[in-house]
Amino acid sequence: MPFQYQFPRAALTVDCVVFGLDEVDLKVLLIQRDIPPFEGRWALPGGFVRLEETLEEAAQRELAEETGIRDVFLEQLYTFGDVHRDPRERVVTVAYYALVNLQGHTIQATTDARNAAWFALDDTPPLAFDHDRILQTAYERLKGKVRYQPIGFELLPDKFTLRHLQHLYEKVLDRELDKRNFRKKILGMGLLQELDEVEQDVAHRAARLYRFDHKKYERLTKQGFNFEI
Amino acid sequence: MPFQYQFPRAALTVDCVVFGLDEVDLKVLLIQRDIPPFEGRWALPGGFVRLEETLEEAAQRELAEETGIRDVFLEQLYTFGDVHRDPRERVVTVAYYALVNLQGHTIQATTDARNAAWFALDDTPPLAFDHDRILQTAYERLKGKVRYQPIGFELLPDKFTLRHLQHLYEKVLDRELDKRNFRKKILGMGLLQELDEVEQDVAHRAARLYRFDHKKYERLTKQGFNFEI
DNA sequence: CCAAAAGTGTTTCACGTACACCCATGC
DNA sequence: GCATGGGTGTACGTGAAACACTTTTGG
Repeated sequence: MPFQYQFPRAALTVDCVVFGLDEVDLKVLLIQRDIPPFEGRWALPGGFVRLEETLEEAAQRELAEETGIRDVFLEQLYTFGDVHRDPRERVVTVAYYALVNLQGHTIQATTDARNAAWFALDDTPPLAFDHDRILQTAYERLKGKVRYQPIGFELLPDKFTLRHLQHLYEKVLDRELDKRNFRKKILGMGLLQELDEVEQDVAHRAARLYRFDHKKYERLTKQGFNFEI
Repeated sequence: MPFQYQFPRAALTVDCVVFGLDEVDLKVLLIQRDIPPFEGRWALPGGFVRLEETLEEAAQRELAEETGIRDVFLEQLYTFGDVHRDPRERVVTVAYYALVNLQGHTIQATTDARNAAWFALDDTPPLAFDHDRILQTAYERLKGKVRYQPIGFELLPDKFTLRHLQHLYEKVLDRELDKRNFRKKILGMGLLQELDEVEQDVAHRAARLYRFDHKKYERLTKQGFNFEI
């Protein structure tokens, strides 16, 4: 036990709520724990923070180690510090949420995890620790934030159709949107580059592909523009 | 050094950004440090988290110990974990922001603090650690949140005039508001109880006093109502 | 030719915004 | 009676919301 301190210290961890979107649902990435406590239970990917890395670096590292996912949109969510949230000892966890394009990432279970899999948000198993609460908090944050910041694009591939985009907002906000009004509004912002391409391999008329114009968004934001759906 | 662990651990602290409003300005409460590092520098009140208390309890306790302020609106802001934010060793801090009614609280410096004082937001001295950044983050959060949640009332006494309320929003949002439109909007929400009282000791026509109706707000919120200024 | 989804405009209504004057009170 | 702030209504324009049909394409 080589590390000694004058006062007792809580352990510090990070946990990640990774959201992904497919044709059907908004999904969350969970791992099945391979070690106690809660051995065999599903949980959020995460682990201990090292002294030489920032919190965000720890989150990215744990995500890569436990699920194979790297270089994703990641934002701090909230820090959970209830005294008995971990049965072993006092553990404070800084939770992050991530948004990934489900097509673009193949997941693979590795360190400390028996298994890793995507679950529909309304069909998750009971989670270890207070991870159900963290997941709930993350979904509320996503739902609130997606309307005022263009973070939803992180859930889509680089090129997408307006139907995909609308589908995204309908799944995240959990309500249906009017097609014409949606298109009018999103195109009216002028943040989508209309590409000279259409989707492939569909059994009906192919829709045009668009790309989110990050640079234009930066420029407009500096001039006081506010994104809103 | 009685506390030993298998792996090195960061120290964990809480820091509080306490906002208060007077007739002139939006202010923040700072303490002057009495001990190194940054001895003599102004800083946010805060301190180490104990193992038997939650993060919010730690924040309330440190606030009471260092400034005499207790029982205030307190909400978690963000967790700052840069590797070298504290020159001594790795310290991760969970920042909170608090809103208090300036008239209702007399401050008093105590433990670890040479002095405690209110500073206008645009006239703060250079702060210790990364506290300037924390303060900046807190102000941005307040500015964003005050429009969508009725947290501004925490900055006012229980009974207030519409002028006070408008003044609050003008200071927090840092822009002038139209008197008639403001009154129309805020009264239109039906969340203010009109009292049979007027302000006292003013050298002109006394304004009517109002009180925020928390219960009605709870009820309306459950029915999907969204506060917005 | 049939199925499936793409793409497209107009009307209505609510709300945000701009704007100026009289009134009550204390000194 | 004068200074100070309290209190009030309207007109205009923008933007949200509701709503249905034609076109394109693949099978």
